[in-house]
Amino acid sequence: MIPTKTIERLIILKTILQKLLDTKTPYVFSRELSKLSGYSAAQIRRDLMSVGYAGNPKNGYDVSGLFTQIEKLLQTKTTSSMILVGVGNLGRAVLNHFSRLQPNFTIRAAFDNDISKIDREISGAPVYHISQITEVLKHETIDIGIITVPESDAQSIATMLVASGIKGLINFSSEPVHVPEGIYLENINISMTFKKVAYFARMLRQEEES
Amino acid sequence: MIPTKTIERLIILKTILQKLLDTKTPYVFSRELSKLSGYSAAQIRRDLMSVGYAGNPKNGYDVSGLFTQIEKLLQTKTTSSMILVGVGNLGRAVLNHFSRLQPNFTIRAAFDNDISKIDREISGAPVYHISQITEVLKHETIDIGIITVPESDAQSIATMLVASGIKGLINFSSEPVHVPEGIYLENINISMTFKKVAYFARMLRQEEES
DNA sequence: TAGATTGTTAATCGATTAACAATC
DNA sequence: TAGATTGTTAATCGATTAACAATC
Repeated sequence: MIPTKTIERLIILKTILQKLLDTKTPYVFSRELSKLSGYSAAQIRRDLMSVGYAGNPKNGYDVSGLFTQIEKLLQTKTTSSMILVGVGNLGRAVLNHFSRLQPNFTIRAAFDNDISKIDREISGAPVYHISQITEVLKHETIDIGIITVPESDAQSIATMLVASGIKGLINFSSEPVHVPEGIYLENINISMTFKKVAYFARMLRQEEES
Repeated sequence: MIPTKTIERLIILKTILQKLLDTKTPYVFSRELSKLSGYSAAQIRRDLMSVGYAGNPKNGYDVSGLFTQIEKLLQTKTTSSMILVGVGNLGRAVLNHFSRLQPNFTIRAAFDNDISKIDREISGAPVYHISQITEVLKHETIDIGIITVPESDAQSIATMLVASGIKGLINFSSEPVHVPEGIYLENINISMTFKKVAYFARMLRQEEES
């Protein structure tokens, strides 16, 4: 199993290689990739070991070949189907983002507990009541669940989604969610992030002033 | 300097202690905090060493006292002033979120390069043209800069904000941004996160099927 | 007192970096 | 060939966990 951190970097490196492809750069050294990405050259070479694509000491890496191999590993061409729970501000921003910009991600359905929001379409996705989650998911195989509820019921929704067979979850709520082994969960706690940045910004200002 | 990971956990623990305060729970053991947070009890005790608030073997930790001490450490009562660059969907969602829910964060100004968006107020923040960033920041001390531009100019904006004296940055764009020492930067790359979750969800499904 | 938990140090684990023989 | 870079192993660094004497 390739570590999470390596996958993260490979995703970024792939976008960098895409730019190099656009400018018709045929070869690239790990040192150049380091400059472009901010990762160390040693780390890039180590990450590329997981990809199984060899460069050579003369030219470095073949941009096109490496790109293709990373794409194969990440399977970025495969479409992921998703559902979203919580059609508030953030939920709508996410829906909107994906309906426009992300060809390989499709949102199949959205859910909300506000009855006035259901039976509509938002950014191309039908909106159902939260009580219908299990019912709707019976008929479809969904890869990823997105939780954008405002508060407090994130865990119960996560539990439902896991029970329905979803293997990947992204939780944008401020309540950290826990899932059993065998489920990949990403907690994006924006409130926590802001508090963290506020803390370190203060520390750094104080450091500078002294 | 307290490590980032510890600060993250203290922020979460503080919200858990808040709930315990609400239910008038006077004392709590590290084992109970572990159950509530998902962190190990050993890790919680280690984190609390940084806080400098001692529990005791008989009752555990005094909820109210520990809460107050963490609040003091994190300075969560101090208001942070922020500016936001890029008034698109995500930018508006963030503005909206903070104007409603976060009393200790105020957005002082927003910036966009679309002229039709300027000279208005969005969620209580005046919107200026991007070219005015340096000018506006001359008159105000801003703690945190939020970058929600759609693409490609995130780095140049980050560089401007750093030059204006901002010490904390949150970059929501899909372009990773680099800053010098002495600046705290959080890259929240939502596109990357979705690709990562898609990858691991696929891996986990394949594992299960075999 | 006996039993459980704390605060803290030592051991372990995992990830990053340094080093270098093999290679072009 | 000489010089630079690769792929990979060893060394280092940092964070988490285990262990346990001190404590209530």
